[in-house]
Amino acid sequence: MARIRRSFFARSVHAVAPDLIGAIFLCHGVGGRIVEVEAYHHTDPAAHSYGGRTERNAVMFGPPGYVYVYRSYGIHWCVNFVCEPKGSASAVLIRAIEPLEGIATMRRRRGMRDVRLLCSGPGRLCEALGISRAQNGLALDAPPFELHHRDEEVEIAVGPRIGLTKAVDLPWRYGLKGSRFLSKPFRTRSGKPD
DNA sequence: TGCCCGATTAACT
DNA sequence: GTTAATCGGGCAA
Repeated sequence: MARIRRSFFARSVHAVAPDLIGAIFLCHGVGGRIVEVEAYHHTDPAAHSYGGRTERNAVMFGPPGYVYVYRSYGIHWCVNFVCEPKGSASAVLIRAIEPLEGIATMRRRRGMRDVRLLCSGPGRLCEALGISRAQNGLALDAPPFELHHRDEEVEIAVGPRIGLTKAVDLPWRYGLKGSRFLSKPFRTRSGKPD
């Protein structure tokens, strides 16, 4: 399986986000298949970079191919991949992973056995993969990370992002259609779970 | 300095 | 469906 290089991220965040669905993401050999992401463009009121550069979001203003980790609700960590040319301050939030490698480690860190709940949410997957502020600003193409292109075609579901209070209707959430490891199901036009 | 609130989660009823 | 947990960023004063 081909390793994803930094140049992969030097594109529109809306091109990178769906291309990450199905990719393999590991931290210290623990992780699996990315099944859900959200795009955050710097012109988007919901993006952390929208109001300009601060100490917290500084990594978003740096070059693409690095991780931006932030604390959510004072409790959880969430991980983003920085995209677009340096300074455009856009990133993709990794929201859910299908666990494949290091499942015993994930279970220990998460304190639960159900594989379906190990990485199905941005805070959950960071706990399972051991990602925290210590990884903020690290490059994706070097240890402790491993990132590989998907090895087969996938069907991608699209919908509005989750948990926002701004720009709630923009359809910038992408997922692996039919995956059992999504943080929430996508809805089809008929209203059936996707 | 003080105050409000969030790209969440799990444990409730 | 509802809510507590928990804390740093951002802004008003």
